[in-house]
Amino acid sequence: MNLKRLLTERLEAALAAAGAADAQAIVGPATRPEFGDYQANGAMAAAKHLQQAPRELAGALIQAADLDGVASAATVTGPGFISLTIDDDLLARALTGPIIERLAGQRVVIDYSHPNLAKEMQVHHLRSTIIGDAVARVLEALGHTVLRQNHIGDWGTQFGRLVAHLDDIGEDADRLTDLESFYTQASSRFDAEADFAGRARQAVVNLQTGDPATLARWQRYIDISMSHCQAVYDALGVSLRPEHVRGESAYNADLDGIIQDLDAKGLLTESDGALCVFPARVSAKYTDQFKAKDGRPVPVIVRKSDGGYLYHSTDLAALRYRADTLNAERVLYIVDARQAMHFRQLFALADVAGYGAGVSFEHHPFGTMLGRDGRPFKTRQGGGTRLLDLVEEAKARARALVEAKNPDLSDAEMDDVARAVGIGAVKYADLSKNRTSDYVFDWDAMLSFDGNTAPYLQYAYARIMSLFARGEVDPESATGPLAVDAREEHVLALQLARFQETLELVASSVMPHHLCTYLYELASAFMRFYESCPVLGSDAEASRLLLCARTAATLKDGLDLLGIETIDRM
RNA sequence: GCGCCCGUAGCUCAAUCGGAUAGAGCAUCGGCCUUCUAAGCCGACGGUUGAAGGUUCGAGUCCUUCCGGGCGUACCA
Repeated sequence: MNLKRLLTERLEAALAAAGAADAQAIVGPATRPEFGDYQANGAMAAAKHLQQAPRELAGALIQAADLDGVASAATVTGPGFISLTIDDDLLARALTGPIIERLAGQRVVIDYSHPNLAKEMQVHHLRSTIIGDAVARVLEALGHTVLRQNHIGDWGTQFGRLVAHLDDIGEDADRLTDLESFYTQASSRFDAEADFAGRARQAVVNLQTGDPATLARWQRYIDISMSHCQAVYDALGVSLRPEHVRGESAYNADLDGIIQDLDAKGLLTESDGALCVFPARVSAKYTDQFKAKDGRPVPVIVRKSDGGYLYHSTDLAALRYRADTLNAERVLYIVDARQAMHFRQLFALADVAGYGAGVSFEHHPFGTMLGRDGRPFKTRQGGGTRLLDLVEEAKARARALVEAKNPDLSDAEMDDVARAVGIGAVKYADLSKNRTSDYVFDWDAMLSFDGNTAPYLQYAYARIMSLFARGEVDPESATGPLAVDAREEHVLALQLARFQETLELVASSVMPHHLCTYLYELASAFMRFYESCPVLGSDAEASRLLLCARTAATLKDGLDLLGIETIDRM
């Protein structure tokens, strides 16, 4: 049940009846406890349009709105706020209905992770992978059809030297267990050996022209590199599977056709031998955009002077595929903020070419990773920033903590807890921040288990499961009825009822940190309730067991949507 | 040069379409385990939201200028 939407609908109906049909109710959680559960701020703006006194309009709206069974109290406060208290009967219904309500879904493509297969996955691949995966899960839970697209970097000049190197040392897969050093070797040979460099360049040509032997070797390399990625996904609990892979190479065959189509539409300009599109020249919409220093329009190069293609061409082909073949209504690109310009150009290109009309293409950026010195993060020679290393260190640190906190657990249980807590902490550290600006990569901060972290949420869950175990009660059987008495019970019940609106906010904003904040506040509300309200054996046991069961289920569902495990004991 | 993003407590971060007295965690200090997990709870301390103007009933949020930082800026992705 979406309480915010319910209140919005009721109040906006009243606004329309009052003559402000377009006015918004602007409903949100109350900023202070004395202002009730929700507040509506829309009366003040509407009053200005209607030339009425804000407080009088707010009062009239309360009278006119159908709030029976929804709000048990509605009052005008301050300059014209409407303070609303949710009816306990409605709360009771919200807490016994489905935890997540499925909506009429859209077809949504999510482009995330997109590792470069020339190397192993590094920590800077974490954000796209983790954020994209959480968004995909939330959208799916809300009833959308989610089409994951892992646009891997499996094509380009660097693969010439990798194939040539693989050619020289043989196809023994063992030599590829350390992709980092393999790539380093291939690169240094390219710089040092003229003969090798020549064969690497020839390999690129062979790849582009479809030479079977070269393609087979390339495929061999891609398969091994991709299996490394899959191992990281599996270790991290990321839902990406091989069937979601559709990399740059998949669009190779479309590129000539794209160029012909752009040419047929009269969009191409040749400049210094390269084929370009100038959005500013072909559409008045873009005249003020894409300007260089002297006011000249900046081109989007779709084919290099040597006939080769660039990521604009490949991404354009991918965009068209997603719109036309996958029938996407919405395409989300979870990509580093440094590519903001690229996406503005790409979307402009698609617009003037007439690709994906009516489809919502959205670039959702995140910040660049910095080192602890605040300087842009650079990959150190010899690794140390591999994602797999991060996962292992996270589990080791969590394991040490578990052994100290709860030595009674079995060895297998400790492993489970270490995995859930360690990986959960790493993912939560990334998901809980909404930084479009840069962020600092810090092992200690990322692996901290104190405060607003995944272990806090997991601990709240484990405490509830422990309660049910101790009371020998099946959480499924805890169906109430809800009887709200203590302040802590009301706060907890209200927070539980806000899960749906939070998920919808994440889906529309593509910002999973809202879900993190929600779950932290939920766990926090539960901890306070749990400290002050005895459950087992109390007069209010049935109601409190319902609150506990519902909290556990919501925490579990919410963490699951973030890709974080729960454990019954920790 | 131009463009985009950012600047909030000592540190890391919140603040939904512009709403009421800007909130958390960490750190520091002080309390709470003979009853449901102390990985917890309660309290204290901590702010001229980079600066100055402007718009508004109301600005961390919008506009202008400046300061500081990051990134991008035609054949890498």
